[in-house]
Amino acid sequence: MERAILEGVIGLLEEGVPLAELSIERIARTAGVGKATIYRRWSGKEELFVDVIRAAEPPEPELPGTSMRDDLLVLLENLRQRGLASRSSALLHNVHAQMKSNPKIWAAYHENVIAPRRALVLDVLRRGQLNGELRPDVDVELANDLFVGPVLVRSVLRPDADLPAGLAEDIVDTVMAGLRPVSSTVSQH
Amino acid sequence: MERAILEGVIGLLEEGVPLAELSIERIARTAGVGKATIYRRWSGKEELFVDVIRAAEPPEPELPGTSMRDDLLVLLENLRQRGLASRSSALLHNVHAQMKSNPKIWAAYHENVIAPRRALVLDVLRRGQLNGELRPDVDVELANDLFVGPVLVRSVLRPDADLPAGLAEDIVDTVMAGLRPVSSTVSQH
Amino acid sequence: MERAILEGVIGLLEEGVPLAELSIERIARTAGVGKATIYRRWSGKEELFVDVIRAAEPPEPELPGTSMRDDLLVLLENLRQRGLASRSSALLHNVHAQMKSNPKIWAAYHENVIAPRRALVLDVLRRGQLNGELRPDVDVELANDLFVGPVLVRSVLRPDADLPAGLAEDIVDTVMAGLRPVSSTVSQH
Amino acid sequence: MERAILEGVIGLLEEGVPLAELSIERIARTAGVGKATIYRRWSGKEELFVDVIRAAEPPEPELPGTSMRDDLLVLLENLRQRGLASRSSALLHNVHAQMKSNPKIWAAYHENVIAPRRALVLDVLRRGQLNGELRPDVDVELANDLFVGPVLVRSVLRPDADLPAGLAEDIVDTVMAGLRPVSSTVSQH
DNA sequence: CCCTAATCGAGACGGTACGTCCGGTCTTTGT
DNA sequence: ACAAAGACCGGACGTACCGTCTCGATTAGGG
Repeated sequence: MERAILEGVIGLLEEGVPLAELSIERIARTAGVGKATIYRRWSGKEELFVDVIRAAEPPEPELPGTSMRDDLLVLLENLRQRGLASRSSALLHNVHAQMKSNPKIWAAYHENVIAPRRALVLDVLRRGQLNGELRPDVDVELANDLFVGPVLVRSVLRPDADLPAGLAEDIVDTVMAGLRPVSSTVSQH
Repeated sequence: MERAILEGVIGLLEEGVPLAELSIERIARTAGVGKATIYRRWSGKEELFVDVIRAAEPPEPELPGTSMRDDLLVLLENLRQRGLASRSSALLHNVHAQMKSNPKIWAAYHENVIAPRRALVLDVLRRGQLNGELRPDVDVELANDLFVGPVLVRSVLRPDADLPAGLAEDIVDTVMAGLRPVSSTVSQH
Repeated sequence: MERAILEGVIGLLEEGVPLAELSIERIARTAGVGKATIYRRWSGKEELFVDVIRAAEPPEPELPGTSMRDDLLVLLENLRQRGLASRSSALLHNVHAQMKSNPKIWAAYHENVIAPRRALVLDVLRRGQLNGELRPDVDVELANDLFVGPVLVRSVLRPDADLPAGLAEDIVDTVMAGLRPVSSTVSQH
Repeated sequence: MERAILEGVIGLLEEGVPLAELSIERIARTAGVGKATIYRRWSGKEELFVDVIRAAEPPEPELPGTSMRDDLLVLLENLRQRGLASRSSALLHNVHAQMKSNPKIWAAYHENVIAPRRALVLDVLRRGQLNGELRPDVDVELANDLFVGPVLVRSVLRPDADLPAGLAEDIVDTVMAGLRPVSSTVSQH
């Protein structure tokens, strides 16, 4: 049942139906379902969208584990191509935007989708500190932003721009270079 | 007239009225204005919001011009405190999110608000290349993202988080350090 | 506007649509009108029905005025043929029944439709007392019930039964005979 | 089981719950019963109400049998006080009204409740013809209406009015007086 | 200084969607 | 085995807005 509804929504979005025209009534009609069946499971459009995004979210990439740099490259490349940053998921972009209007829903999305992804990066960074690739006095939270921010900023502010192929490598190498010097200005939190 | 309407909207948002409850009807009622008077000036809620944001947008900061680093610090600090990144403008955040649902409006906002700000940063970076603070073979577009991305990513993904005071300085110094080495991996686009 | 809605409802009833299927939504659809336009005028189905009945109500008959007996004959005959008692208005019958479920609406109907009709009969009776056709010590309220009750009881309890042609005359003459004797048992209120 | 459901409904009505709020769902909840259990026994709300009325109907009065007049007085007095005409059964009144919207149900109610009561009156009248209290050429159907109509008309059209104590006696005596004269206008149908 | 024209507020209009409730059917669960 | 519990589809409820529209009333400036 839930499956049918979620896939109905994804289907509509893929057909190019604008997000603004996705009423609960239309979703129910499309899925061949009563409105109550939807309201029984979700409190409204926004909550439903959290699950739609979750259902359409690409799987987390396999990490090579050979080095922090390699792991970061895979993660950022994945983000560039298929994550929030991807042009192919322009639809998810809008759902994403819509959700931000509702703090509660956004919190749920943050907890279920964004936070795990962030935790993954933090793990990679901490492993890098253990094996010497990253100085141990660097604030991993800040480092995370330094790596992820430049990729995301383009997709958020200029969603239709093309993200060049070498972007992830450029970012990783530049930021790692900036974080390596002994005379660093970045101190533990 | 326009003034009264825009200020009515800003007033409502400041009173804590959720963006989702801002109907044209309510806006008209608040401003003591007929609905037609609003539709005569804007084609709908989103177009109106572009002007609301423009009216509430903080002025561009005065640049010291003493060095690229100083200019960047002022710009990022301004972004951290008063721009999109500011918690104080949580309301603008939502308007922002809402607008992204409408590509046409988003484009207008991008052109009128985001692009000028971006151009400012690019100018600063190019001046930095002229006076030797930034290697001339660095892609200024990428550099822009490296500087701005880490500030914005927090405000976009975790709007309620506190942005620490030294953040701008940490970012500027780290990224500049990463971009300075002779053996750079960053090449002109 | 009101006209179109009321006539739409009457049309539907005449087409044989069961009263229970007369939803506000359907009425609006039929009249080519928004639901709000109906709710702007009536608070609900029942209030609307009061006006439907009023619009479909046959006009009050011309009274000959030649005598109380003649007037009563016309009134009762009219009641038998075209009023509540008429088989042809089976539809009104149901609307009538429906209204009784709502005391407020019933009161409105009573005030606007039933009471004037009753007042008419009471007037005729009082004129009869003035010209000697009816003893002046008779309670006109009771007399009214004695004349009207027998006609109505059939239409209320057995709405599909045929009311014989001479019914009104039989009733008027019998009751007048019962009310005339000197040794009457009917005293002023 | 049936007992519990019917008594649940009567209980609700006695608590003053308006008839319009008596949904099958609520009845089931009150009786602690599944909806299916109700639909297994009755085809809908209306059929159920027939049994509710039957269960709440007052017993037929004991007839003295001393004379037609005495019997009629008892019957009409009973009607005035406890039957359809009674204010105390305002609730039944509404159920009654509701049923009229459904011809099938109304027919069932007519057959089970109204017709027997009518037959009783007709019996009394025919016994009166045999013992000389009522002229044998009078149409008993009409006579029935002449006696019963005046009592019912008040309760149907003005359910909140007080029916005065002497009403039954006034009606019986007046109508009997009207029916007695040799020069009667009432002929066998 | 008046008179045409534009503009205003107010709010009715046909619609769409909201979130809730109920009608009847059908399925699951437990006793 | 049967009954309670309740999910299911469908659809009406009454409300809120949408964007269009028609009203008078109020300005405004150009003749």
